[in-house]
Amino acid sequence: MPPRARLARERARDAVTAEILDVARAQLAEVGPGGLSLRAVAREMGMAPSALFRYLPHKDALLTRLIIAGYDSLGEAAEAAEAAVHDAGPAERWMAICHATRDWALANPQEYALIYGSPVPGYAAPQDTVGPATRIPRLLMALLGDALAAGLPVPAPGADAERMHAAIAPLRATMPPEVPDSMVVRGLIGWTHLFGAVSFEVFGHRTFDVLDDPAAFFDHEMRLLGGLLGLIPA
Amino acid sequence: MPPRARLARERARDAVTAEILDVARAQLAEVGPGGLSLRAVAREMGMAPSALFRYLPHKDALLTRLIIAGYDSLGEAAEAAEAAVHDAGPAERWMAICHATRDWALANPQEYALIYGSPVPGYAAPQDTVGPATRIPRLLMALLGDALAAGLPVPAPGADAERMHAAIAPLRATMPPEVPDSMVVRGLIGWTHLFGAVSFEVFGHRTFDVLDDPAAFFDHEMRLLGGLLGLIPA
DNA sequence: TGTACATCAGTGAACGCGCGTTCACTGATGTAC
DNA sequence: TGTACATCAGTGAACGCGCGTTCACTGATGTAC
Repeated sequence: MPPRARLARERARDAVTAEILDVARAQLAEVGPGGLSLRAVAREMGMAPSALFRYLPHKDALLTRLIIAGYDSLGEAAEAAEAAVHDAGPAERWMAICHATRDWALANPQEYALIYGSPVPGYAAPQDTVGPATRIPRLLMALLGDALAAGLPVPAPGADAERMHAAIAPLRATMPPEVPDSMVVRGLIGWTHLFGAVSFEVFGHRTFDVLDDPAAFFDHEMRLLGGLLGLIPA
Repeated sequence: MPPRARLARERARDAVTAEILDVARAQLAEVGPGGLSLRAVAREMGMAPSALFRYLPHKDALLTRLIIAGYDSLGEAAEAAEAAVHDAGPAERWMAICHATRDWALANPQEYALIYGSPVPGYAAPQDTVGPATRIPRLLMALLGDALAAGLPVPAPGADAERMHAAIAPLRATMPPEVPDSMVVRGLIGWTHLFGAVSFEVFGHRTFDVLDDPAAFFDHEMRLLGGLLGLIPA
């Protein structure tokens, strides 16, 4: 089978597939996850609505692609920001990840809503989305791992140590066993607060009647949390 | 004007109005904010769709009522939980508010999504919603105020004190001037983390592949944050 | 090199659905004399 | 106490819209001999 011409077709197919994703992303930015419509995508591309079904089995597949693209876009932004200050120490790395996340979310609020907002009703995310979804957590865990190796103090286990050990078991299982529980807990807490703060701002709970300078507050807040995690010395 | 009979009509009107809200809440729980439909509400009530327009100017008015009902329902739950341990000290009060919020959100995930999830596109919340929305923040601020009066230590202002003073100005303006900035900041951070953690759990970022015991983790987490806020002694 | 056949991207009409909102109407309930 | 009138809750048909998905089709592009 001479793949010459076949390749041409494949390339054309890939180009259209990519264009569908692009147009859908642009539309997502305008109308949000709930307003996404295959017909509107087809219209924008100048195609018949039915043509899209050559490229997608159903609408949910488009949603899945958008979710993966969103996680990847955010993940890349955070990874790039972290890499740029990688040698400047844990505090700078932590703050770089936080600010990159916030900046990306403010620039792409609907895409952010798709991945960290209310779940789209009736849609169940397939397995393909979990890899991209863990890029930020992995970044945080790597950071905490480095800090640990560099002598970050490990707090003594509290009274609920056993219960917590059991509680975090699934996440533990994805990491080397020498990582202390308290570090996993810290990672989760930092991750939670980061997205809690960003969600509050993106979803309108930090408007002008609460804060005049959300950027300054966010910086202060994440610095304080960096202290709680042990990443920023008091 | 003898208000006898008029009152009867008014009562009937109020009853129907209340029923609309009830049916809408039930439907919200099933299909989520985006799936809400006036026609479905009317169907459920055995009325013609057009009849609803005697009670609502447009669909957004129903959304507004649901949002207010949601904030009030959550606010009442948190207030009741706090009142029940009001004399047991700041740590218990803080944890009571946290657990009440989480419990309510897990029991009413769609209602939670309506008020703390992605904003409904095209809907702008009117002024009526801000009062009910501030019930939890007010509860937290009262708690911090009491703790302050009881001798909660106020940290020395940091290098960014002036910038932060300006950043939180709008929220400051709603509170007595003797409240220190750092307390306002702590209140905001506690509020943020509480809803960040609850949103993560309700929106599916703390599933079985991350945590085996989200309740235990939440308890640990909020206790740790209570420490950061100064509400729980180390 | 030319011809018969296979693949496959894209079309356009159609199906069946649900939505918010309007409008002229009926009929019961309340009001004024 | 009885009668003429006003109010107003609820009806049912209609408007105009957009949606996801199917299906038989056309016509260009690629493949095999």
